Amino acid sequence: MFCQEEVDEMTETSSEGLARKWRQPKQARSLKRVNRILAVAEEMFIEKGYAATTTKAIASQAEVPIGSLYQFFPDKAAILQALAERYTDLLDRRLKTLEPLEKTQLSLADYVDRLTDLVEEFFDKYPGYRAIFMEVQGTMPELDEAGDVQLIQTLATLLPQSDASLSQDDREAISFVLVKAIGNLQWLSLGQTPELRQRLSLEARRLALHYLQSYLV
Amino acid sequence: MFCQEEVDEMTETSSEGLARKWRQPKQARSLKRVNRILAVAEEMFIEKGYAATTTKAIASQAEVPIGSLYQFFPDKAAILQALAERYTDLLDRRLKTLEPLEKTQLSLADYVDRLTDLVEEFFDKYPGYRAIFMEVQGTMPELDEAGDVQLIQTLATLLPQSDASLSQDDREAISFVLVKAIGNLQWLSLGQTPELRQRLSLEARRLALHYLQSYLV
DNA sequence: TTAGAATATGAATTAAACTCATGTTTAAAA
DNA sequence: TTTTAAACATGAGTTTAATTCATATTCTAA
Repeated sequence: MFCQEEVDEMTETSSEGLARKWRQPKQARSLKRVNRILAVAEEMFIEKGYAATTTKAIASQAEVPIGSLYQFFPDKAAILQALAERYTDLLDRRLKTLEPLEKTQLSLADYVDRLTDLVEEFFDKYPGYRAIFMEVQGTMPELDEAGDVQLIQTLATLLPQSDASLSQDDREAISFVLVKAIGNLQWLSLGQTPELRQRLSLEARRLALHYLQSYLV
Repeated sequence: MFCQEEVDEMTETSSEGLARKWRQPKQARSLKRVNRILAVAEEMFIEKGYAATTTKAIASQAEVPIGSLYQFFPDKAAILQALAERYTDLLDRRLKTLEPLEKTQLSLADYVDRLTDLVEEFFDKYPGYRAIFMEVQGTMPELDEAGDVQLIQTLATLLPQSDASLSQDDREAISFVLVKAIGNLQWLSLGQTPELRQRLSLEARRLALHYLQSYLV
């Protein structure tokens, strides 16, 4: 279910809609295989890293011949992309469950806490996120970009819309900063010792809060 | 001159000091070759990216047989590392030319401007920085880490030392945030349109300023 | 029923990093 | 000046992993 759309999108952007070699699974059997490939790949990426994981190894672990793997994924990177998009969609969906700042009675500090809590919980819940996005950043900045754009847009909708003190440009710039700078900080804290992680979590909140305060008076 | 130390350091950490296959250039001729390899590699990394650049292509462009290239670099990544360390050292040296905040009469806002100006000038002056570090992040987080640690240490020395309101831990945490979050933001602005770049530059300053203000009263 | 699309399969191809056996040059000790 | 060990040179050959492709089988809609 995830893969179809992903592979689809990638096709759209990279070729002009010609018939592709790598299909989107239509039949139940192949769909199952695709899901097994993704599950196995994620496990192995977390375990040994992207570069050290062989497509052949993924295939054999998933009990799928290598040729079939390439039936559904144009290349190794596409497997990573599929996983990455899955995570981004998941996080985006969570963000969308938050009430906009405007409609809430919370103080800015409390709202920032909610936001950062949500992201931290997400990171905790999906340890694969880190292993996968670490690779995405360096190897495929385009995808990283695409994913973040989605999150930035969503975040912008949570900021005050009617407030005359914030233009649309402002909202987008703020969201960009929040996702890229503060999000990155939270992300980095994942690899640290528990104490440092705790500290960085606090710093991320402080950073976000004082930055937002500078805009929201 | 750069390479010797770099290759050296890498050896220290990865093996127990055994004789290495890949030497540090001792003779004038080989040193020249190493420098030519680095120059050519940088050019090609910027041009086509790290992954798309072949060691064979680097070698032939530098008019050095492939075997000689591997005489001085244990692997392809080491070439990237050498370049990355060169840049990090360069930026670190610039940072060290700044007066500590304490010893200056500048307002915090002005000091933040100086700091961010310095970094932006550096980015402008060395366009290769971006192309190279983009790869380093994903492919070799260790090195990225090592480089940032150096910058973080240096930055920590610029923060008020005698001020009782800042502990050593605080200084390190603040520097970490400054380098990772704000530095990252500046870094990201490089790939944007001039207008957006301008805007992000402002946001980076705002972010840094208000964050620092929260600590320095 | 049946043609055409979708899927299956794994040996073979390709390509790039890296090795290594062998020969030459350098520098400094004897 | 000779000797010698370390440093350097060289490029064909090895390895390893991604990706292809010819061929065979299974669906599915008309």
